[in-house]
Parts: sequence; structure tokens; C-alpha cells
Amino acid sequence: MTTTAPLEWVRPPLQARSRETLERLLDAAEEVIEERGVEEATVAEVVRRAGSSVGSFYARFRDKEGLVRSVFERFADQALMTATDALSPERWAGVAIDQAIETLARFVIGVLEKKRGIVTALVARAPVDPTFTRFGERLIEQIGALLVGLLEARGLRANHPQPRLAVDVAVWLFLSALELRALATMHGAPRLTDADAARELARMCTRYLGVAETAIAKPGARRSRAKSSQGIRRARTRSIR
Amino acid sequence: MTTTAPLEWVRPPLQARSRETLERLLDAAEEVIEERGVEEATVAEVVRRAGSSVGSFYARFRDKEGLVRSVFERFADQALMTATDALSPERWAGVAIDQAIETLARFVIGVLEKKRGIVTALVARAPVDPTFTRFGERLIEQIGALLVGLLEARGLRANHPQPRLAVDVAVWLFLSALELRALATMHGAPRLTDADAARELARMCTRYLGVAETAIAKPGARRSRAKSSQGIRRARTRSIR
DNA sequence: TGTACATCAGTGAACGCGCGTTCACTGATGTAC
DNA sequence: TGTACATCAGTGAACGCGCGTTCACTGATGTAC
Repeated sequence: MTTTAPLEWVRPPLQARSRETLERLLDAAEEVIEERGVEEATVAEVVRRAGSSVGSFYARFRDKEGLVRSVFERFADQALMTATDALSPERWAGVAIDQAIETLARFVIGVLEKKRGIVTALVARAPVDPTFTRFGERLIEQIGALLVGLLEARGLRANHPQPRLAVDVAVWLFLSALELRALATMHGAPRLTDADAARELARMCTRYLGVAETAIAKPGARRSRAKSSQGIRRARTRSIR
Repeated sequence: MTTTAPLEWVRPPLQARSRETLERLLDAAEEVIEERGVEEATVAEVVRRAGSSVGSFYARFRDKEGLVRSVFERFADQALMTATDALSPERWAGVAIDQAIETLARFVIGVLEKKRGIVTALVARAPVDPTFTRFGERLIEQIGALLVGLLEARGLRANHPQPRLAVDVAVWLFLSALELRALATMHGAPRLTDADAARELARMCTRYLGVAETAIAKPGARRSRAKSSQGIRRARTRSIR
């Protein structure tokens, strides 16, 4: 009633000092969640890692839930930005569509490996929290749109009664498979090597969408596509930390 | 040291009465986990629903973790049994492979909708607990083997450098996609209708595996395959509760 | 430039709730003779 | 068939740990004149 209702998860900092504290708290929280999960990320532990104090914490966040949401929201934003950057048509000029998809798959595998903890937590929250359900939808939609761009730049169109839907389905399959694989790949050797997984996902996409596949390397063979994988490496460094 | 080390999650009941109590505890726990998640499934609440008592609980289970593991193990067993039953070649005699897959997809969608809570909990545990990682692998392997059987019964073989691997990949894609979709589909209308999802998964499998697709119905059209869907309905009633 | 004051930012001990677990006890079931 | 005893099964109050949250206080920063 006094001021505009502050129904936010994080109280905006007003000075540089507290903005830095906020950043440190978010970083520390993301770190602990990544290492030990949301349940283990106690306020005391987060605060300790951030070199802050309990009081400072509650000056920034309404409660612990506010912290968790903020971490997730920041992560979701980064993911969307990274996707946009990684899928810009210029980056992939001159690269065959299936090879582009394969390289992208390897990139996503790498990211998910580092972010397994948060991804797990996010997936676990989706059934409970509409916010994060919608995040997944937005991710698929946006990546779908970008993939359409990649196809159009090559004069390709899905051989399918509903080409646009087909692209979204392909993205859905691609992301689901890699996400679940990332969660399960923690213990022991993975059922499928990273290389196999990436190659087969590319094959699935081209075959399902009915866009011609170029010669996909036989298992064991190596190809060098220095240019495109370099581009991806840049993208990772830039947007995903 | 006294007897053989009882390193089990559940102390085996010795009388009929305590066996019934154990069942009621497991049922109650599964119920609460399904409705409100593992965290909310407190010992007090489980015991209350089971019409039992805290003391009885600790007579059966070493600790709360023992309960959770037992619930998961029971669920995993049921899932494997159901899969075996649902994929027996006799059940699908005379049904085109893509139509069989589409029907199976619809069945899995139905099951996952009812078991969303436990599936979520299982997925969230996979990164932490090798037992449940392995459960996922076993599920894929077993379903893969059964799918090969379905293909062979029709004289089909994956058009792929490594046909057996391709089948496993298809199963991996199939299950991952439906699992993640089940988690995200809780709020509001799903991005993709159940019918669309099932149809496209069937299309993906046939195209990726390179086995001919029969005429897949256009979106909106209805087909009746009373016989096969009847079979599935029986399977659900029998093995999955 | 200096002073006074308001607000922001930070600190950590203390509190209290919720939950898993223990334990002393009562009742039921099985077994030996 | 009956009696005595051992073990199994069940009960719920009490305990204590861990964790989120509060609060009274000190120090830093910005602003008005």
C-alpha cells in the first residue's frame, strides 16, 4: 500500500555494494545447487560461500524460495541467449544441416554435463511450477524458429504434412533425449558415447524431417570442421559461464 | 555378526499381519509421493494414511530412505513387467509397425500421466543414485530387445550401419521425449496433443529406422484399431495399477 | 567543503518449527512339551 | 488340548537435530543545506 507492491523474488539492490553481494549470493547458490542439489543448498552454506551473512541474504531475498527462483531465472535467460547466439544462420553458413546439428548436439552435451545439477532441479520443478514448464516451452519454440531459419537458408523444408510442427517435434526430441541422458550419464560409462549420441541425433533429425543427409561419417571415423566448432566454442565462452 | 548381515532396505516380514502392514505402507507412500512429492511424504503422513504407526514403520524399514527405495524398486519392477507384456509379438500380430508404435506411445502417455509424481522423483534421483540410473538403462535395453522382436516378426531390419544400436537409440528418444513431456504437461494445455505426440513419435521411429511407413493418418483423421488398443488396455489393467 | 541526518547494507546470535528417529511398553502369534 | 514362553508386531509420546527466519544492532553511503 505504501509503495508499489514489491511482489518480486528479489529485492532490487540500490547501491553497487549490495548489487555485488547479490551476484555473489546467486553465484554461490548456483554452485551449491550444481554440486549437491537444491535441498542441500542451505541458506547458511550459500551465505558462507558467498562470504556474506544471513542478514544480508534476507535483505535481498524474501525467502529461500526467492533465491532458488532467481537462480533458475538467470539460468533460463542464459540458456535462451546462448541458443539464439549458437543458432544464428551466419555462424553456420556453408555447413551441411546434418553436420550443423551434430556439432550443436556435441555442444549441448558439453553444456549439460557442466550444468547437470541445475538442469535436474529445473526438471524436477516443472511438474510443480508453471513458470519453469513455460521456460521449457519457450526454449523449444525459440530453437524451433531458429532451426527453421537454418533450414530456409539452405532452401530446405521439412517433408512432412505440417513442416513447422515437425521442426518443433524434432527440437523436442533432441532436447529431451540429451537432457535425460545428461541426468543418467553420471555413473559409469554412458550407454552411448557422446559422439554416437550426437551423430544419431543428427541422423534422426534429417531422416525425420526428410531433408537429405550428406555422408554421415561411419562410427570411428573422424572429421575436422574447425571453423564451425570454433564458432561454438566462442558462443559457449561468451554466454554460458 | 549374529545373523547374516541384513543390509536390505526393508526388513522382511515374518507374519501375514506384518506383510499386510508393509503393503499398506508402500501403497500409502507411493500415493503421497505421487500427489505431493518425496519431500512432502513424511513418515508421519505415510503412517497416517496407511493406518499404521511410527513404530511399525521402523520395524519394517531401516529408515525413510529404505521406504523410498522400496517404493521405487517396486515401481521399476512393475514397469519392466508391463513393458515385457505390452511388447510381446503375439499381441501385435498383423499390426503394421508404425501403427503398433503409435498405439504404444498412447499407452505410455496414459501411464506416465498417472505416475507423473514417481517418475519425476525417479528422474531427479538418477544423477545421485546409480541404482536408478541402471534402471533406466535396463528399461531401454529390454524394450529395445522386444522392439527388435517386433521388427523381425515383420521381416524388417533397421536401414542403418548399426541396426541394433539404431533400435536402442529409437527407444531412448521415444522414452525420453514422453517422460519429459509428462513432467511438463501438468499445467495448462500441452504444446502438442497426445494424439499428435504419439503419431509423430511413430513417424520418427519408422523414418529414423528406415522401415517403411504405412499411410499415417493425416492430423484430424480417425482410425479404429479396436483389436490392438484392446490388447493394450488389458495389459494396463493387469500389470500397472 | 563541512556537517547532520536518513537510508541502505551488513552482522550473527537466538528462536522455533518440522521432521526423522528412538524407546519403553502392550498385545498377538507361533512353538515346545 | 492345554500351558508357558519366546518372538513378532504394533503403539505413540518424547527427543533432538537441522534449517529457515527474525531481530537488535553496527557500519557505510548518499543527500540536503
